[in-house]
Amino acid sequence: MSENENSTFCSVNYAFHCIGGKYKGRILWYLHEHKILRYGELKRILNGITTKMLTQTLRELEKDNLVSRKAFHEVPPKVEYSLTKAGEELIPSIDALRAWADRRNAEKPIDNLVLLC
Amino acid sequence: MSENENSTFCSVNYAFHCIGGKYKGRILWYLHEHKILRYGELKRILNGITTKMLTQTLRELEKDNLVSRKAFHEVPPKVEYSLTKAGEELIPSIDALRAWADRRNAEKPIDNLVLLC
DNA sequence: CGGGATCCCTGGCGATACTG
DNA sequence: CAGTATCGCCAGGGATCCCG
Repeated sequence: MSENENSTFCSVNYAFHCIGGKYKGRILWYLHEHKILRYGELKRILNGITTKMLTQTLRELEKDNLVSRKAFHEVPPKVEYSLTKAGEELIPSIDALRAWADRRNAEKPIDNLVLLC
Repeated sequence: MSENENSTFCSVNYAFHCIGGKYKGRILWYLHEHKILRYGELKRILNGITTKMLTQTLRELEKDNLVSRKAFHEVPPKVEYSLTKAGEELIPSIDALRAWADRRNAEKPIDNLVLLC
């Protein structure tokens, strides 16, 4: 085993810091699918998320430069969210996870209500 | 909520259920790197994890059939952990995340002490 | 419409002690 | 060596109300 183990460990930690949490993965994935989503559209798709969590999560994703926010200063307000380049680069990994989960569920269906959305 | 009728299996949610949490990603990664690790070896590598968390996390990974446990009934006890086939199939995704984080850290070093190990 | 501000509570996680 | 068993914290997340 190479001796850059320590940085390897940190990488895994860092990656999970970026996409961990209850909604980050799905938000990134939906933004990839739809290219652009408004705040309210995200809220509807995430089905049950509170405004506090949605706003807070989006702010974290912005801070990590995975999501960009574009506000239109008009009435009523309009804000569009989309993936940054760095955010897009995460998609293949998330898609691989999604595909893995799909294969698993096809082989042996998973009946965990917590996982529904 | 009665909205559960509209709920569907969410692959992204399921994937994060499997590899989320504070140590799951790293445990899977280390087991991939070392092929086989004893309980104490894992504990040392994870550097700071409590026995409670390690045991609990390993049990969850076992339950999800990502990790297999082989106990040797001898004195002193000896228990070996390794990835199952399903666990190995997760590695490419985790490795992609790890690589993404590495590239990111190379471009713009991340200075978050929480993420170090 | 897109949030902020508050209050509240669960459960994820840590620390410590003990055991076959 | 490889765990169990308790106790307890506190941050992640939920519910509700309010605002420009």
